[in-house]
Amino acid sequence: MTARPDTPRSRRERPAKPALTREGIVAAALAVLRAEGLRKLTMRRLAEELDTGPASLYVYVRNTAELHAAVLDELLGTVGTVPAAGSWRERLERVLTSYTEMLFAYPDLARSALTARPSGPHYLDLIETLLALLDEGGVPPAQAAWGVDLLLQHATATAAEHTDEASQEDWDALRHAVQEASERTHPHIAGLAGPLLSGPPEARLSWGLQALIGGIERTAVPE
Amino acid sequence: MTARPDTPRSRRERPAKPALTREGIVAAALAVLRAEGLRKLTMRRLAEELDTGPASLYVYVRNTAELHAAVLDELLGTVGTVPAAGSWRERLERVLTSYTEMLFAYPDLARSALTARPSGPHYLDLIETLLALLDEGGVPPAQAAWGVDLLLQHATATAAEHTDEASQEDWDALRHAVQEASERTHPHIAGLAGPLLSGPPEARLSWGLQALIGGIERTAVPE
DNA sequence: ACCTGAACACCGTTCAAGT
DNA sequence: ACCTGAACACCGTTCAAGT
Repeated sequence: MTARPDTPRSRRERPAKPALTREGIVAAALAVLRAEGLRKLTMRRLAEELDTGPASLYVYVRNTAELHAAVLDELLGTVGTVPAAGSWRERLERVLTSYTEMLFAYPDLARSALTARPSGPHYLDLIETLLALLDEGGVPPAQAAWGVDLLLQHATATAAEHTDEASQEDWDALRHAVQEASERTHPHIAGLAGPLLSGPPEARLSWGLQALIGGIERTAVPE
Repeated sequence: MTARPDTPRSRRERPAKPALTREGIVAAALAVLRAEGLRKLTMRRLAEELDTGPASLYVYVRNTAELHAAVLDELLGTVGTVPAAGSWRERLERVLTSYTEMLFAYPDLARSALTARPSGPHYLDLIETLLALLDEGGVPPAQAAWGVDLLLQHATATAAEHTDEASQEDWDALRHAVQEASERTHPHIAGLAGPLLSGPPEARLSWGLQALIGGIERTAVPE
């Protein structure tokens, strides 16, 4: 019962080094993501968190992209269920808004989802939910199938644009360019500077989803 | 007239070291992009190309993101003009297709455009063109203003998904997941596996643009 | 003002060697 | 089979010092 100063548990200051498993790695990755953002979620940083070297992670994760995909699917578990009240349109918009809001917190993750197509179980659940709602609304199956892509792409891209910090400057630059647009060379921009730049992100997202849904309903797939 | 072995021009093997200007830097960046892709278009690689150290570039370019934006705007100069034949819808679709096709060659650049909003002169020209076409089609100005964003976002995101190499695997994984989807837990996915995965990118882009245009025409902006 | 060498503080990934 | 130290081959950006 005597506490020895050199017992293995206290050799390092870390509380309890968890066994290295894929689950444990993803859980640690989620923690790093929440605490420090995707930028810091590197193989090296994660290895440090798990008290090991970066090479050890490659037993469980193919590469950084796969790590990010796994984390995204984990987060996707949050947005699965949505209240069943309202019309199919309202519920459809609500699911997609909830998905986008989740990504708003991690714009860099949204960005990576735009390139590295997710294919995890929670992502499949989301697709299933969207297809069911479009089916309920009587949207022809072929249009629904292609439409789901369009809806998810819009939601993801909207979140990706929601860059936390630096590229506030980009937006300022665009705003400035639009406001300075010459009446002579860019008459339409000059005339629409207000609407072009106005509207809170939520209103734009909502309008975009409505336009998208309307278009998907009405546009036949070729052949 | 005697050729000296140590004349300044031949001290290094490079042909003619161009003066360091923003124009020259962007031109060299374009060359590196075309030859080696955006991945290799780093400050260090570019400095090497210009026969100097990376620190020198920071006099003309704020950071890597700004460099990429400048290169994109340069490429955008290519897609400006489009034949005036056909209906406004056809011309609108053609301009956006031409924009997307240009980005297809540089998916990583498309990806960066999704985050770091471009605001260069050629980008403004493109917006002006799109607004003019929507105006010609009688689309209410407020809808046109927000719609342009939607159209460019779709075109850019479609190009961004067109990842050259690695994430072919992601797509295979998604295809596999969709085909394995259980009839019991994911009936809609199982029933629509064909349409979900079918269609060449061009057909999907074209259908997406048509759905978008239809939706933009018909969906009123709030308030 | 413009340019630069050198440094700081990082990366992803591989591989031979260990257990 | 799993794990790892060490290395390879890179990054962006800053800064003091030079011209």
